[in-house]
Amino acid sequence: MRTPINEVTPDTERAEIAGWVHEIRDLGGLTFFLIRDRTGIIQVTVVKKKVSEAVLQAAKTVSRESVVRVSGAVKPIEKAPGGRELTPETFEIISLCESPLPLDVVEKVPAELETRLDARFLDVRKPRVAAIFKIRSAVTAATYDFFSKRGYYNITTPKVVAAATEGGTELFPIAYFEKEAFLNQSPQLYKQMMMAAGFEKVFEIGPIFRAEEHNTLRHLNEATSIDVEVSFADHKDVMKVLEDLVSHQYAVVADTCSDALADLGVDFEVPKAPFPRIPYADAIDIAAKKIDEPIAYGDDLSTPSERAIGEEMGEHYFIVDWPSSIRPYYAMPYEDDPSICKAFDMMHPRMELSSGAQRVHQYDLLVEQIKAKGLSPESFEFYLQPFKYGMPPHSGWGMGMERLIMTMLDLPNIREAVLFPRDRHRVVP
RNA sequence: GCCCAGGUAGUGUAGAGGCCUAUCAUGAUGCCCUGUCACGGCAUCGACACGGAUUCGAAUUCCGUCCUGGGCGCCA
Repeated sequence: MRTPINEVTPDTERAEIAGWVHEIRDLGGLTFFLIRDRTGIIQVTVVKKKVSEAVLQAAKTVSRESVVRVSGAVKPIEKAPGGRELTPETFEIISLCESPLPLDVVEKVPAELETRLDARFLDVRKPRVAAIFKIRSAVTAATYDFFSKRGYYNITTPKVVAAATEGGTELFPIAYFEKEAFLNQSPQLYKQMMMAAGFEKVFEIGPIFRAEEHNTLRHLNEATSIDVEVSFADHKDVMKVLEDLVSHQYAVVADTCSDALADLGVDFEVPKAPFPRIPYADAIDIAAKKIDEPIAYGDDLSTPSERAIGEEMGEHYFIVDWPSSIRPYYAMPYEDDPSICKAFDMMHPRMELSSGAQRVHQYDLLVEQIKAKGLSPESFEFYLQPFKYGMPPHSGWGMGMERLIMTMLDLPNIREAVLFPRDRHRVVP
């Protein structure tokens, strides 16, 4: 019976382990093997004079990163990793690894991200890299848990769609039988439809696709979005949901992923809700003071200003009360001042993580706002229909999962937070 | 989309017109070594993205192609 490596302790008498050959150190009459599975690493020591011919033969043949199964007595050895080592009675090579390896799993020599992504399955064998995905998995689980405890319905919306959500970003066209279709850039419209459907509180964790030809450390062409929509809630209500969620996600990771955090050398403080709120107008002022380029009210926040404001804030924060002119048509304007709207962005000091708003739920106002943006209501017909048949007031947001992980773990590149990133140049593997 | 930078053994690098049949590390192979933990020692193997131009001479300069990285715009 195979034992996970981290369950083999100095007190264990015998064990059978299986895993990958992490390192081989041949000292002559004595050879040390480090065997790794996803739980940890153990030393297997072969004393050439004392082992069977079969074990000796396997020990001579095996290469690094081969898959092996080894069984034998365990004894406590203070010098060995984990304070114990295994003396093999059987040493079976299950899958012999070819050499040379496309990259060095032990990381004596660094590899560039491109090389790593080309051989991602090998790259992820590094405990430090695997740790990112262990944590990402914990964040996903914590998110489902958070919403299901609060009575949200988990929904799944189509990724193949006929039209754009907001007109802004580029879509990937795909062939759909005799029709033209696109990969969806956001579940936004479908979430809203489910408000008309009376679901009241929904969330979805799913892929979104953006055909932007950007080439940066924080953009992907396929990303994962955590999306939320709530009926009878205003923007302030859903901002609270958002900050509580982020704080919960951090807390769960801190609680349950200490090994993975240690592998990564990451130590963070759990962000405490409520996050500071600053009006857009104040954010612009901060940016204007800190950077040289001219900034005017009504400008979108440039990358340098975003950074300058983040530096000033030093923690997660919201930018609220945006000019209606730079937010999408579906953002609800304030009744007393329609020049600003109930939209918000949730920011990490490094970058934007989430944006959301109270939505316009009144049919006439929505049509008016679509026209005001220079768009034609006719092309939004399928979107507008639910608004005619009883649409409650509602609010929601979408948060980039990869950006959340990237900022949480202080990763330099968003691609580090995805197993198989899709960017401007990469569709393989 | 605009702008900048770059492609040298499996991996990561040195190199700046002749000192380059190309440096170092890691790796692989062989030999020596019984307590390593980035084990050590000796030997061997392995690369200038592609095409053209300049030149007596090009990894190095120029042009083109392909590929890549990054900044910005935009966004999550």
